[in-house]
Amino acid sequence: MSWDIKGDRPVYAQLVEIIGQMIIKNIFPPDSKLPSVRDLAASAEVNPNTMQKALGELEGEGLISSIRTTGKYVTNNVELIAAYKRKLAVIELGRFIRKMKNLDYNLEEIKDLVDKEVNNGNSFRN
Amino acid sequence: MSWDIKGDRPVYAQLVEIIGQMIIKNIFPPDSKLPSVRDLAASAEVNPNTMQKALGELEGEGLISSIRTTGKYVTNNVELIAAYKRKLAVIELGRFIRKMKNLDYNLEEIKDLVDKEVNNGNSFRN
DNA sequence: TTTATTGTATTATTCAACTAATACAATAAT
DNA sequence: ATTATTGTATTAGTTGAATAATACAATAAA
Repeated sequence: MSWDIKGDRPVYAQLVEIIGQMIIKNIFPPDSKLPSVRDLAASAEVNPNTMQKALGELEGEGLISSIRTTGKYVTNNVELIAAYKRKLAVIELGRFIRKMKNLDYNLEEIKDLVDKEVNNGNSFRN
Repeated sequence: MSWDIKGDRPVYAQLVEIIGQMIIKNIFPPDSKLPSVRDLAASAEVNPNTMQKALGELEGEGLISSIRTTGKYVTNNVELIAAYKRKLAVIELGRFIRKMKNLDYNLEEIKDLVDKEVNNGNSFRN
């Protein structure tokens, strides 16, 4: 996982997304200690305040907790992490279907497009 | 089709999307004359410059052409419109799959989620 | 006890992008 | 010829995010 910050959206929002994915993928496992805000900021090459803002949002979701002078920790509540993953997936799926309907595709056509992508798609991996 | 402008993305970008959809859906049919920039702007309740910027982008795509002092017209090239629709669909599909993979879903799981949504989904319409 | 490291808070500044107001240009309509 | 309507251009203002600098607070580590 690398910090691939684009210029098309707020940096802090992208950090929320990336770190959330890191937790979902167990790159930062449940109950583990995160690097310090300053270290994470240096690693991502962003201002510490920006990183702090992103981590604050994830704390608001309950995925992270802070212990002052000690550090920040990933929640040990694996079900909460799983629920977060599902929540994001539902949002993405809904957004995708809405966009496709706006492009005048019906549900059957959407399903066929996805099936086609999954079958003949250039996916050696997965 | 209504002008449902949100605050989360640039207004002009949303206008490009909406007007593009209107052309794809033949609300603005091929070869038809569009309302004036000022009328469209009033209808969408945006600044004329913002509407002008959006229409300029669609003109860059070739979907619209301008005749000075006369107005703007949808292209008569229906294949170009169809290609535009396909292009946007491919982008959306790619974006969706990428996001889902980032959330640690594999292609099979993605397909299953879409199928499930299409079958039992709350879609009386379509 | 002292020092270093942690999270947190505050304030100001910069910068880019979007929006807005207005003026200009060209020509169809009358 | 005049007027109204069209697209276009220019300039200014507004807004929000990101950065920056700094300070504070708490405690683990030495």
